[in-house]
Amino acid sequence: MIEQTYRPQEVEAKWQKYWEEHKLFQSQMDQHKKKFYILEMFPYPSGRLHMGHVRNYTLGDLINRYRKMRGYNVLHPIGWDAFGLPAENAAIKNKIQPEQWTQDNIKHMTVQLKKMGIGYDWSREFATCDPEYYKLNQWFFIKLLEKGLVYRKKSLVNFCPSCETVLANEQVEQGLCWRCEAQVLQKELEQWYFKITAYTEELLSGHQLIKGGWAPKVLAMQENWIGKSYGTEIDFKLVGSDKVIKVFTTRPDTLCGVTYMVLAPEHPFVEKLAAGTKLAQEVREFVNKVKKQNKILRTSEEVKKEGLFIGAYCQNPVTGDKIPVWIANYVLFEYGTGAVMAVPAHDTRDFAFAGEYKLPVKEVINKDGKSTAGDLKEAYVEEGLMINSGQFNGLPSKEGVDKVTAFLRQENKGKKAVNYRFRDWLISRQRLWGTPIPVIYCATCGLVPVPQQDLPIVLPNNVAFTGQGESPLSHVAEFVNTTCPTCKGPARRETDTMDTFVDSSWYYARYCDAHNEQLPFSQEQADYWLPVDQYIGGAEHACLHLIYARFFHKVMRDLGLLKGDEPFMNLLNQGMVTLGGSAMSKSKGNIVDPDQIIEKYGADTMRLFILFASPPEKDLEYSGTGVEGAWRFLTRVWRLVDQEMDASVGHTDHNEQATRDLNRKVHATIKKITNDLEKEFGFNTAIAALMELVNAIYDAKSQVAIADFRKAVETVVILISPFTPHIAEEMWHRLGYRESLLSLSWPTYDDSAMVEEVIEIVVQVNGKVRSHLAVRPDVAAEEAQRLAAADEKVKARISGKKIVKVVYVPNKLVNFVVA
RNA sequence: GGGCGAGUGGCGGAAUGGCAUACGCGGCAGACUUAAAAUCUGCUGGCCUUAUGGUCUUGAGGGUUCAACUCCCUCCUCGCCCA
Repeated sequence: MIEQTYRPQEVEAKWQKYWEEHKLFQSQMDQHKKKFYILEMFPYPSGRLHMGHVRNYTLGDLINRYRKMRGYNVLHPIGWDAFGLPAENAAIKNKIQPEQWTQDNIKHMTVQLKKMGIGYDWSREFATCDPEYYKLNQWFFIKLLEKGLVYRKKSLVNFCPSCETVLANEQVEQGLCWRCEAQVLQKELEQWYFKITAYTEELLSGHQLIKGGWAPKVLAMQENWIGKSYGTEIDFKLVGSDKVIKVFTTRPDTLCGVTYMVLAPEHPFVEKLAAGTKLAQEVREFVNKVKKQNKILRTSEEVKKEGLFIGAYCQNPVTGDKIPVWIANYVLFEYGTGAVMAVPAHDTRDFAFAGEYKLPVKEVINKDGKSTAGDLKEAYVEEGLMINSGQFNGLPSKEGVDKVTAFLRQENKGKKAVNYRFRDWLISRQRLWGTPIPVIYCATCGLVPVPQQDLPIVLPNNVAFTGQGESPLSHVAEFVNTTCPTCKGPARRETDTMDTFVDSSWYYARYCDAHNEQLPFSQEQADYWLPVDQYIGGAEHACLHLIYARFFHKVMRDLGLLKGDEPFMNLLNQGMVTLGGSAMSKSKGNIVDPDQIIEKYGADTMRLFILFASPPEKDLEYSGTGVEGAWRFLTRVWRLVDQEMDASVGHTDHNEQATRDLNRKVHATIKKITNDLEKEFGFNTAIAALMELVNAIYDAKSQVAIADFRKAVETVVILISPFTPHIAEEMWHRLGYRESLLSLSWPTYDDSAMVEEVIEIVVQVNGKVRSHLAVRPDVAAEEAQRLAAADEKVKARISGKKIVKVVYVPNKLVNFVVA
């Protein structure tokens, strides 16, 4: 008996080497072949792969190999999102340069990825910390500066005291830093911005182009984030001044109910209005206090509102009433115009604030349109009829919105307006390990962009890290001191670096032409490979990377670098890998190390487990017994091949029926798996179908001829190959074939081979299953009904009763409806 | 408060409006073995019952339909996003 134990370590090393030597995953542009670009979000080289990476890359490789077998020219690249703060922290902690730390990690993780057998085109690999790459970030920065899409502005910005740097709005979650979860503070600083808001409308309308391929959830997140709202902009003239306070509101119908005005403490008017008054000191102290508060808490309905009258008044543009101007913590400068017309009768937060400070409440909308004397217990926020609103009395509030706006328009005191929550992208960071911003400050010439031929501005080596203070680069004299490109006089370099999300905003396009020395990529390559056909990564990037990359794609289009409006046509958001119901994390101590699984069972088992345990979008609970199950299945398939090699086993009592049944199952399985891989991401069900086929082969083994058995086993080996490629290649080899499975075409199925000789029809009485009939396919309706009615079990249920109706679904069921 | 998604055996999960619980895990029983592991075979939603059969069951309650996990309405719970 020829038997050979399945030794995954040997098998996997052998085939990984084979794929690499034969360059099976290196892609070349070929205009005669249809391309398919599959991409997983590239990793940050943190040191080790975790199960989240494993899931991400396993999904990508499955699609990669499947598409290859479908005849596509597949691009499946990999690289490193290599700039970022952990490298600096490691530098401070371990006295190792960020560069060294990063390269060491990349080396280690490369080995891990290769051990997983992921088929990447390594010839296109790059790290974003390579000067060849970040030179192009600088190239883009200058291009954007020329186009007016980069600007410098002093304003209140988010500052993470723990990371010691400013953050973009997208990087503040619930008032905390997205990376370290420290409380984010507000600081007034001059910073660099990308004018992403120039593309706001296109970012919204672009959803029409991708909505079939992206989860509705992610699109909704982006829409929420952009926060477009239609409303009215209203001017409130300040009493004793020409100045007006501009307010954005979605409820102009409540305008006559305004009893006070609230400015955000950060509003530029505040200081001016209070200056010189006896309130000045008090106002300044209040503003400083609020600036330290957490933005989410400040605006939350549960938290106590704090405010202060600043001694000024403005005028209601409709009633002419004199309205006191306050400042309060619940108004944010970033939202709308940073000023709110307070209508306590019809807004929950205004109502709470008015109660707190004994401000008047004026009801201007209610259900029946009649004035009420009673005190309101809570704000009435619904629609209704307008009251106490002069000429607008009696109007439904919904109509009032337009009528009041039209009136303001006519009076030149307001207009229809659209407001967005979305703000420009703050891209400067006071950190070392990022792309230096290519700008020079000259006492004579002012701000001078670095000429393209002088790029890259390279990061200096051996920078001292203290972890304190401003940009580490500002302490490096050789870096800072330079000459002005224009006047050749002494000048200083910008010492801030770019947000690392700039790096990841266009890396997918760089892969098309990864080693182009002049340009980010050639148009020819980009036109062939882009857009990405399938992108895979976590949904947590919805309002970060995914929105930035969509912006950048449109910018690259407008720079004439590529065609097309969207970078990622289809997006698969894989779920988390959990243990004990929560995400794996060091702090929770619930980490599973992929290396250990590979060591014990091999990469194929790990991949199979990951793909089988849960559909890709859902969270996946790690299970040791689940891994055992995957292993058991693979050894079961392995033994089938072993038995095929051994002519002495079984195959004695050939049975035609069993042969036809097995053949039918083979074709049905090809069809099922092809549909699962093609139509949706039904990877777990595809594996279930494979398991059914393997079970069927075991059952039929002793009843079918060797040739039929072999045919079935070979089909299993081919079908399983995108899931567990190493063992598949080895089995294929053992079956006597000498070419790689990757050069094979995906099997086709024959519908005629699937035709059943006998089918089962369900017989129901009043919708409940009572019996089954075995009949020929496409049996006549009358005959099916006759047979069904003659069935003993059915007869007992329908005899003596009146048959109201008979429903017949061909080849499926008969339902007798009896009274 | 608004938006989106989810809720199915002991567990992970499967089901174009047509046999709910495929496939796997776990469990039980048996075979092989000196024994164990591995492997193989059978059973495995609840309740009543003799293996037959009956009956109930997809978060809860209504509705549409000959027929609802699936479509519609109300509600509950959980997750995420925006407030």
